[in-house]
Amino acid sequence: MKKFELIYNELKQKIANKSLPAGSKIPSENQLCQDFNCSRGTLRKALELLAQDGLINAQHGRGVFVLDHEQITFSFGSLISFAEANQDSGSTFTTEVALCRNLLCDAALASVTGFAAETPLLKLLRLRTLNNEKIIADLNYFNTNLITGLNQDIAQKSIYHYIESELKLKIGFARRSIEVCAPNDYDLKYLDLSQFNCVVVVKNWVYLADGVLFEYTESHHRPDKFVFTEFVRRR
Amino acid sequence: MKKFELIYNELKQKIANKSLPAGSKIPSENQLCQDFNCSRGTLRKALELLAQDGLINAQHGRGVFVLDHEQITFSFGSLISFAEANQDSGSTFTTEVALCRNLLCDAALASVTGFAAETPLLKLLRLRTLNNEKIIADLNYFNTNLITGLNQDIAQKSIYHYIESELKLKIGFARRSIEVCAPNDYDLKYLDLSQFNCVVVVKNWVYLADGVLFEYTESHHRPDKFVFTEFVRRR
DNA sequence: ACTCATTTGTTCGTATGTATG
DNA sequence: GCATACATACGAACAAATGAG
Repeated sequence: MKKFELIYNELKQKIANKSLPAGSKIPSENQLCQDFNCSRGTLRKALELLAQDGLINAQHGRGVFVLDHEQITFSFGSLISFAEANQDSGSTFTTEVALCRNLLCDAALASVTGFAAETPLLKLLRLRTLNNEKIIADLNYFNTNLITGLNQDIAQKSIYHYIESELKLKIGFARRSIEVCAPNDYDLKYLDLSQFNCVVVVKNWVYLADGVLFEYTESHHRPDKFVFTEFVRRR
Repeated sequence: MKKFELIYNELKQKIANKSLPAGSKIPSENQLCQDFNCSRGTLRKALELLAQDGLINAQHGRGVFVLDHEQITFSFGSLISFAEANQDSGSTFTTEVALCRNLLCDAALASVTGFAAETPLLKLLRLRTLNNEKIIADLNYFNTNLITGLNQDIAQKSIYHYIESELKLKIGFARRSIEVCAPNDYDLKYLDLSQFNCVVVVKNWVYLADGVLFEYTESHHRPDKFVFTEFVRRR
């Protein structure tokens, strides 16, 4: 692991276990440089990451202060998978693969997903259950030229872990949109919508580090179970 | 303006006017350092900002490439005000101030807004109209100990511009949440909801650079007119 | 009002590591 | 193997904001 990542993780943990409590001032940059035996540039890179996470706030001439981060609960603000997002929250989600089949991208699908026509794709429908209610339906399309060897077993667990650890591919970035739509046939068939007549649709276009689109996903959420939170800085 | 900001703005403009077109490789860091007469650290700081914006993607050993950014339309991914967000999009929004009055924060309001009880607040309700339809209701609470001199005239224009340019205060960061709720009394009274029985609620807690909360806002959007888009990087 | 030490912010230069072709 | 290009790390200097004296 890189040095700045080590420092970042160490400070992050100290904030999490409150040995650096919210509201407190952390040691000065020069002090931390000594503690971690690093240059100021390296330390500041770690602090930058913590600031982006909303964990600390630097004040010119005063010092760096720990923010109260308890308020951010289930953050979608970074690019993480469903499995990753839930492994540390105490909630007990389960995943069921309702559909898993190969197909070729046609013109209609191309305009929705952004894949070129004729691209071989794996189509997945996965249902997420919380407290015996199916509240999320994830519809994924993966480019199987890039993501090879995907199967139902992997889909049950974490596809992102498979892509990075098994295939050794680097995930780069994603574009995302959030909107509210009428339920489609899948939603009506599979989700426990009860009285709700709309769903929150989160669309994701995910690219490898070399800029190639490898995944298009639509997550359909029951509106009462959807909260998106994020932290943003003024520039 | 700082040197890295100048470089950032210049490159951003070249991408916007397509003298650096999507898909193209931009000059190497060393070349750009010569062009801008700056160090590599300074140049990389500018490139970092462009990368966060989703405008470029760096590939180790290959170069830096311009991404296709047309796909991000109405981004709320950064911390900007309604007026700022709309000044460059061609749409013709109008703002109407429906309510503007001073009050003291009571216990109930304190738990919602995060302000301490007894804090003097200005409560604002502003309606945003697009094509003769009222589709957004913004309910703001400003701490008037910090944001002094606010009035209906300023609320009609841009409060953020007033805070930064007139009061010379520095806005630091915000926490935000997005969820779907049943319409409240204001929504039913003021918005053109037609057949919709829900609204998208965006809550914002906004802090000055010194970490003090100065604004709590709820934006209520008609669901069919709400799209939130953002760009995220894998870390 | 002024000085001064402290602390963060910006910029430069240099060296080395690592991925690509 | 080699040149190119981005990534990481170190050190140094000065600027700018803050707060204490």
